[in-house]
Amino acid sequence: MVAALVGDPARANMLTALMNGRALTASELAQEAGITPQTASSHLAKLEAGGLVEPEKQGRHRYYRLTDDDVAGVLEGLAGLAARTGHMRVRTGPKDPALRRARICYDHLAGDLGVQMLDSLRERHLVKQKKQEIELTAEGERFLAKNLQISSDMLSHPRRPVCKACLDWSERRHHLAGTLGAAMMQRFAELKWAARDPTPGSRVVNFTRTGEKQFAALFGNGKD
Amino acid sequence: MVAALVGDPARANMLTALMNGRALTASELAQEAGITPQTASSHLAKLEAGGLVEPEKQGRHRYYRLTDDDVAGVLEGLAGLAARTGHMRVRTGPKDPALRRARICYDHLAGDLGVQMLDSLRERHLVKQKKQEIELTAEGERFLAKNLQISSDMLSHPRRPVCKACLDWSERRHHLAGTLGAAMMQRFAELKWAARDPTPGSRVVNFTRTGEKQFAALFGNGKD
DNA sequence: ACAATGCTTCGGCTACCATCGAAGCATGAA
DNA sequence: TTCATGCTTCGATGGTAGCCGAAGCATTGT
Repeated sequence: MVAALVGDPARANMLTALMNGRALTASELAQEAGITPQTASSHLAKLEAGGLVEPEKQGRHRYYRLTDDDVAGVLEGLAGLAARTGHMRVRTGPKDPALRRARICYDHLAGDLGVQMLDSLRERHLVKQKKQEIELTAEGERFLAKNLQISSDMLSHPRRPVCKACLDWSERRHHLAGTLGAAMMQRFAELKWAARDPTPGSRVVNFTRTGEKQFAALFGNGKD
Repeated sequence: MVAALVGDPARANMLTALMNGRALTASELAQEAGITPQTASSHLAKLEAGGLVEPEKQGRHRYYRLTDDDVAGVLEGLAGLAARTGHMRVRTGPKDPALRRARICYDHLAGDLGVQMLDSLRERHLVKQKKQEIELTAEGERFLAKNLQISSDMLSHPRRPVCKACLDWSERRHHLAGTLGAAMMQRFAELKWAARDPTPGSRVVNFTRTGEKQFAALFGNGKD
């Protein structure tokens, strides 16, 4: 039965990661789900057998995407049912608490802090979000220039939208992606606020003490 | 997660059995799923907690139905996805005789025709139903006076609500009970539209040819 | 050729959860 | 009252499936 496939938390995470329509490699999906490649391989084989995803071989990578819009539609429907009963998913997620707090998603900040940052930007009308599209407001432009020395002309990039919302894996809410997200993460590194964990393959982002303070001053929600 | 609820075979069988919109008792659902009542009870509790089904207590039975059309829609979607990979589930059809069509429930009309009658009344806004409470509208009052010579002052009865929804035994959907249901059944008998079967103990209600025609004219749904 | 990367298969471990027996309530009937 | 029916809760068991370590292919790069 199809529902059983979607029912497993790890597989559900993979499918959720594919919901934006992009294709992801098996290892990326493994990371998204917080499981090892072996386990992911097993799951993906089942999803493929169930007709939910389709593989596309490219070099030594294997890209997976949702089979079609029908699949996406049903997944959306399931999410809708889950939402209204307040039965939103409380995923086992990443076991590592550090990974939950701050990590790299491609090239931008994800995790608790990433979500918190976008929340703050949105609350103060520094950005406007419409679905997955995020637009930088005039105030936002000034804010970035003043506090992070990021000017809007640094953000032009032919192949990527300037801003974009990325669904956070552990928080299940949006964080800031796109060119702006990448630029901000890079700035945090340059300012020595944070650095990627030196462990090979780790996606954890470690904030320095002063970095955390500065970050909280700019994007804090009072809880930290 | 909702999908995990639907994923279990036993629960999936129950939900499939409920897909026709009728309500089923806990034990019937247990038999439908091929499990013992204890196990079914556990499953039903989970389905209820997940907002997929809603219970309705009646006597010592507990009738379960799908919460609403959204749930049915998502289940339909899942079935659609399952269908194209080759896995389809088939429901056993109805198996009952003419007792199913029209019978006496206490003192009012039940069975297919009873359900059809309430459907018709509700569709034309002659009654308003809120859960088990049924209220006669002004239009409904006029309708009854004109077509069946039933006036609202005939319906006062100290010990029973004027209208009430009664869960139908064979159709598993509501039919009209209460004082109004009894009055209408009595009127049908007076008009020689229908009569209880003379066989002792039988609850079958036989409609005359003209009676069936008149009934269809008032409450028909075009299928008869 | 060799090494490195990406993914899969295999084997064993573990945890979860469906399942059922027995007993406990609740409702309705005699 | 006492009995019967319908459903639930409790406790214990077992099967299944997710998970990871280690090893095996496949592809690409040097």
